[in-house]
Amino acid sequence: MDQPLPRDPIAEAQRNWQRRGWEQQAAPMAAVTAIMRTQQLLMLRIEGVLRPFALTFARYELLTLLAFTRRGELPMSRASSLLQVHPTSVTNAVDRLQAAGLVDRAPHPMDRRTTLVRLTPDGRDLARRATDALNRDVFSDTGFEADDVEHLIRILARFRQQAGDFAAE
Amino acid sequence: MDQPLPRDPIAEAQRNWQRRGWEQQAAPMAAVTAIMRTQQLLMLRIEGVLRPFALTFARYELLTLLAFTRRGELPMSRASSLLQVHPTSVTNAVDRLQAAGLVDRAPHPMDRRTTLVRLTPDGRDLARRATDALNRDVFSDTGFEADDVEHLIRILARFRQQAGDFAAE
DNA sequence: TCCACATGGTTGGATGTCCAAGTATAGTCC
DNA sequence: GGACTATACTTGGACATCCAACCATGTGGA
Repeated sequence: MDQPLPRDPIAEAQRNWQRRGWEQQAAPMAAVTAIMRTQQLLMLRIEGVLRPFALTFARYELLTLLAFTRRGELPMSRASSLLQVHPTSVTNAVDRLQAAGLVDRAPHPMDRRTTLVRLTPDGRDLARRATDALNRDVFSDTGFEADDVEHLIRILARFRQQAGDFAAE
Repeated sequence: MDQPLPRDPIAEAQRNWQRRGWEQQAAPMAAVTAIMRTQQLLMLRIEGVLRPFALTFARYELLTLLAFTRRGELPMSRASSLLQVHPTSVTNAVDRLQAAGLVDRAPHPMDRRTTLVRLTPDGRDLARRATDALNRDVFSDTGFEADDVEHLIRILARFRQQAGDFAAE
């Protein structure tokens, strides 16, 4: 799984698609498959950097989201919306972060249905250190050129917006 | 998890990064996060289309890979390389596809370590029908403009190549 | 006031992915 | 030929994600 292949398997698939007569769909199929693979490569790199902190990317994202709020706390449901993952994924992440002493749960003062996730001092500290590591070891040199980064941001924002992720400005 | 947010949470994160003084890393961070999210959105769409066929994307990919080989068969390890997933993921997928009667396992005639995965007639038929559905319901209108598709293919191919996915041509 | 419906969170189940470790078979080198 | 190393696959374990179902709490209308 680690040796480079002699040729790009996605380009190969694209040619196969064309040969079968799916000319219109060949390029979009290749683009979609490339996104899948790129996500996987990036995730592996990120998780590698986070491993020394005993964090996964999912838990890191939650921790960092909390660190950017005013009071270091957020309703579970709000975290779910902002991270755009299923509520059960948040429950799962919070369970583990709480077991590690990085966050705790508190009742919402107004709405008894709601649970607040709250950063602990340890959690805040770890969020900072993990972010420093990611900035240093991943985001300072992703492997994308500067122009590519701008293109990706634009193209993918348009896609996400059109897919209903967020309202048109 | 389904209501659109009022603003783009990734653009928000990018601004937060800049405000904290990580100007250099802000845009790459946003690009990486956008790839993660886009992958998730695409995956949800694809799995939605495949659900009626009782296929997941992982199993679909294996089935289709086999359908594009000359004899409809491949060593497990070769499938692992071409799909660029861990060997255990292939074992897992083959177990389930085999239980569904879509593939079977056969010993390799030369190398007794090797197991061949082989498409059954049912498997070949389902691969064809699932591909038609994906071409019709996903790849004919991904939500990317034609120019974007070309950009993505180029940018992501460069990234994957540089990450060691495949050799320089 | 009371019931229907919406919202917030959790539990249980299915899947997929990776890693570590173990077994079996091949290949290499002295 | 025999030992060492490499390759192929599987098993067991840790995580994450989603979905379906369930319980508790809020809200709004008759």
